[in-house]
Amino acid sequence: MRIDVDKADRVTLADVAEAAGVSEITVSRVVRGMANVSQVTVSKVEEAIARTGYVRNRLAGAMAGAVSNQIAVILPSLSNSVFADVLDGLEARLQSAGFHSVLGISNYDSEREAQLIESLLGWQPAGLVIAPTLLSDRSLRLLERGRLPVVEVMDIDRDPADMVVGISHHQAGKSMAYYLIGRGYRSFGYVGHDIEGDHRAAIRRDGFRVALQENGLDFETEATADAESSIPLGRRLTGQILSNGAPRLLYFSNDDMAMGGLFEAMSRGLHVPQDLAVAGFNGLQIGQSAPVALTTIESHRALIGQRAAEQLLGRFAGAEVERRIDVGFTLLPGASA
Amino acid sequence: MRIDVDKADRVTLADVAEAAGVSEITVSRVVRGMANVSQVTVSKVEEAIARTGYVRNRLAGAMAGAVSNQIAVILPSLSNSVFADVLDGLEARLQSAGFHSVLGISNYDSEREAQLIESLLGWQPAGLVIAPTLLSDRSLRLLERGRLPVVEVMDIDRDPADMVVGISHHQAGKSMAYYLIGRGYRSFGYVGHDIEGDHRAAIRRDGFRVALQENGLDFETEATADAESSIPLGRRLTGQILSNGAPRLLYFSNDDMAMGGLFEAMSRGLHVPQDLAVAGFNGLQIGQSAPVALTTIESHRALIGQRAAEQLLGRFAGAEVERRIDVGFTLLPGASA
DNA sequence: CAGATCCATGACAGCGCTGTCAAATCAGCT
DNA sequence: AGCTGATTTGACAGCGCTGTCATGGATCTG
Repeated sequence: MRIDVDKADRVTLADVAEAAGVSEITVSRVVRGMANVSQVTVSKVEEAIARTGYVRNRLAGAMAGAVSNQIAVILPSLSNSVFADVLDGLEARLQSAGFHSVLGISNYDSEREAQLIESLLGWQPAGLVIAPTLLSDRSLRLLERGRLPVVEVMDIDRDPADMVVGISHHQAGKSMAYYLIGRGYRSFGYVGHDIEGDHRAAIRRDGFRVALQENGLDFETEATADAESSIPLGRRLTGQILSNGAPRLLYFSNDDMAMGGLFEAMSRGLHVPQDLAVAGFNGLQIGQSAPVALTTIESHRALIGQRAAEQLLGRFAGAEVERRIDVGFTLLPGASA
Repeated sequence: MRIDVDKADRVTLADVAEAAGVSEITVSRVVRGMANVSQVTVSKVEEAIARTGYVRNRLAGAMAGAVSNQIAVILPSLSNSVFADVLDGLEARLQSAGFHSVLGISNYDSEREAQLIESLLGWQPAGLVIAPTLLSDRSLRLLERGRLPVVEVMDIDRDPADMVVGISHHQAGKSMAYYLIGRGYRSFGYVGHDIEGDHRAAIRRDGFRVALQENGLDFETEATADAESSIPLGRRLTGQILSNGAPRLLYFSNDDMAMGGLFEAMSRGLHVPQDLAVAGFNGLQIGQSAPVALTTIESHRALIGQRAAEQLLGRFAGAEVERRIDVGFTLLPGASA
């Protein structure tokens, strides 16, 4: 039954070839836009393609030896807009070069991540982009065996298996602390989300603390919760801290959390930054458009995606590319701290 | 050269079969978890797989007749968190059933959309999910010829080619208007983003207006811009309107725009909703956590993705599924209107 | 214990395409 | 005309896997 349907309906190269009165391989060349076909033949074939309604079968193409135009992409989450931004930048660049991404979401689970790598590798993609959660040994082995270009994205604080594009979250944490100390702040608290899953947030916090300690300071309070970052969580934890004599400034694990802090302060009639100063990380649009613009660090997420794509494209073109790309971050001095 | 590398490195079913002392097809059965293999053989094969480091080649598998586990997904944009949410819900459900999505971003461009459909169809996916921009005739023809389950998502105001999951944006617009009229508002303005690209926003506005007209009312002012929706754009347009005697309530094309309105009002020291009332659409977290919670409509985006996935899975299982699924929306009465 | 039934395993062909190499055609020149 | 080199076209094999059908052995039945 199934076979019948397929046979009857699926238009193959052979069908087009017959319709155009040429050989299969010639049709294949036309379809792939190769140069060594005469104009006359090209138009004959194109006409036949239109007439038969042929749709190229990349499965067979990729199998027969031509490389795939699929790129495997593994991200920890999509509900966090940060990764959506990376994906956006990546897609834009890949798509214009004729590639597609095949997506996997690891949910910050390193076991799941390994499964995804294996499963996606099974499609013989041309490359892999991953925002690693933890990269188990099994994952690393898969990547090495894969013999395909791999770009790790987000943080460059570790050594990559192949290539890496991102920023140093340690430096980002430190920079923010230096800036705030320079502004005269001496009393700090930290508000964070699930540090287990989001190791990059942990690195920022540690960097921030290192800078504080260089100046004989430390966090006076810390409020964290074992949950994904969100505005409500930011509000809740801030409320918690405010109930028992808050520090002068709160450093948040990211902008979502910081917006929660900002909102909580507003709701309580506190003035930001006079009564409570607030700093975040990511440079989300929302923070920059708030009535009190958020002091934060722009992490250039779309650019990271774009650069990751370019690394891959460079490799495909046979170019020698850098192993480590630091896209840098930008401190955005807002009115909140 | 390339061939050599491949030959040397790529582990195939045949290699595993030899290592395990069984036939290829038996290994294939083990890999696919089929029941009709003895326990003894299974362990022998599994051991051989581990030893050789075999990674399944789905390309060849899909080609040989087994169905693909790839689902093509086409969305207009990812920078708009709405579609990221849909994708998130979709992925979650698909992934747990062993499917992957292959992504395409149309940028609200109907020509690009058609190209993407063709290109993605070339991978012989098991199904297609699309948040249509406009679906040109060419696109529709491709979908029909595809003979694969297709789910259109987001709005159910049109007739689907195959299946559709979403809500009625016309009803959403109307419902909000009824609610606000019921609350006593009689003076309305509209603030919107690019209506050309985002036809769903246009449908909501029209629905809203229909309800107004039923009550002998209409928008007193409209401010729109030919740009993607964003918080800054919402602020800017709101500012524009406020400069020349604003209406009592502003209906925004979505929550991003509405947040911009909220922020602009706050910045100007206006009280919401006393001085200016604000209503949006989507039910984004940000709006619900704001100091003045946004009156809006929750559009259950993740649920739409999830249901779309379930439609596909149902079809694959051979079940008879509904052609049209209305996931419904929820009016969230906030403090902003 | 013969015959029927079931289970585990294997042989074989072929999915639709492209890389490789060879053949045919054409143009340009002496 | 006869030759060379470039251009255009084609034949063929094979990518790695799975559907189909066949086989051999174990188990069951009366």
